[in-house]
Amino acid sequence: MKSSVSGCSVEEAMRLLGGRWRLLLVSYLLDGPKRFGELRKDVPGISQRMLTLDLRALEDAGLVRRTVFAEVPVKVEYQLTEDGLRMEPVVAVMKAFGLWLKSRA
Amino acid sequence: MKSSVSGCSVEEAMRLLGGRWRLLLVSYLLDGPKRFGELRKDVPGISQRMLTLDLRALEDAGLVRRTVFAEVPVKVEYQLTEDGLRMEPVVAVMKAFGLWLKSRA
DNA sequence: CAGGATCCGACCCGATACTG
DNA sequence: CAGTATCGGGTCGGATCCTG
Repeated sequence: MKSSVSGCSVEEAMRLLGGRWRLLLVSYLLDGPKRFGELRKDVPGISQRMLTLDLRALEDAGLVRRTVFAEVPVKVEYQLTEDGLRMEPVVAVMKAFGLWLKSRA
Repeated sequence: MKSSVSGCSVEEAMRLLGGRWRLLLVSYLLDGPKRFGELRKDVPGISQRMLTLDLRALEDAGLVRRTVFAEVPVKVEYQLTEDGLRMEPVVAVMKAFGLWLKSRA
């Protein structure tokens, strides 16, 4: 066999990124810092609830940094951390696979 | 901006591979054809129900081929199709990310 | 051996209403 | 603007029992 018990780490990764929106969110954040409302507009179909929850989860995992600007009205920016940038290959490969999926009959 | 509407394909991919077990299953199938019971033993914690459902989903997507041997008792083998092999980079990158996740404090 | 059928709890996710 | 609170439906996923 080539690798047997190796699959466990896949499960760990999917537990964090396996949701419907998280990786998609990350793909947008790769373009640079984004405001909450900006993500809401850009990500088609996401509810404001899920946006909050998923951003929070990524923040708790140390992959996204949340910056609050004490202005009126409030402005909040989300950006990938150094660690968060490590998801770039994941997004790239998933994007490629998704494109291929759609290109099939 | 570098890429704006590109994220849609990520959602497509996650809709297919986003479950808890699917990508993990694929990672085992990359080693070669596996029998049902073999996967059940190898994949720690999966129920026979989810194993069936997820294999069926991958089969319906044309990524896994199911072969029934008319023996007694029955023997069923699952293997990745040509198309299914396209998930190899996805598994690889997700495995790497998962390992890195676990290696952090 | 490889599943199908059924039941049931947990969680994902969306819609809506309200707030600092 | 950027959330929080609450409700409810749908899906995910496990346990158990049954079958070709």
